[in-house]
Amino acid sequence: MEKLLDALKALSDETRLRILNLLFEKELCVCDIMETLQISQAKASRHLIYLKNADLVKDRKHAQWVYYSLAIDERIKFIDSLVYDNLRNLELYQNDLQNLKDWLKRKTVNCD
Amino acid sequence: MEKLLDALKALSDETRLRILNLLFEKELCVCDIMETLQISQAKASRHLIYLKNADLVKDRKHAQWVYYSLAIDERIKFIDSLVYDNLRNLELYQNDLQNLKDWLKRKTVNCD
DNA sequence: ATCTTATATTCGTTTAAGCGATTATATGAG
DNA sequence: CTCATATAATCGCTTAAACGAATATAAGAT
Repeated sequence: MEKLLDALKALSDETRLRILNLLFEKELCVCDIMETLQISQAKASRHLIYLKNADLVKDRKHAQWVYYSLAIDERIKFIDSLVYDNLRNLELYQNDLQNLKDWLKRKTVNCD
Repeated sequence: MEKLLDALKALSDETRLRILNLLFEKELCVCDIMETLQISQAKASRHLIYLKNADLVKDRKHAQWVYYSLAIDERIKFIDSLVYDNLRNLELYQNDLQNLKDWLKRKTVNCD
């Protein structure tokens, strides 16, 4: 499975780790990710597509939105450990989760 | 810990994965690795230094040889899982382990 | 049809990193 | 000291990939 190396390459960038960390919480659309991480739309989109090409996430289109969610199969074990045992000990990724919560709350108030 | 990202970058190259796989067996010198993986001396050395800078391996000098061994601390959980649950299911890495065995046998006969 | 919003793509630039080939350094042997 | 061996470092080249900025596409809304 050549895909293992692709997965590892996808994991070797901080922005993509931050995105994965968020997607371990729930399915999100591109704009949730740009808002939460405070990155440009192009950057969010590009990294999501990179993760998709590595088979780590899948997408689902609904109206004008594209929702991304995890698509981790037998590689789940080590990536799970990476996320829960390593990433989530780090302040950056903890803050990102808090920012996600805040954003989703604001978003609901504003839009629904 | 910024080192987590360095570790992940170190894991995103096939040659370095093959080297790590070998080092999970035992401490090895540079020439063991070049012989086992059939790669150039410069290539083996460069990648070992990359792994060392990422704190995944440590070295120990003895006479004209440099021995490399694992130096994986709290990151061990996910890297362990990566190696044992993923890498070692792949033919390439299984073959490398067999080649290591064969090389170490030949080496003993020739040199000691 | 027009306008807005969400997402993807392209362009041009910059940087990291891989490679083979070669050279430098250091240790030990004779 | 000289030579051989083990390892590291350097050079020049090539490729992957990250970035911001700008543009394209596609779906709704009016």
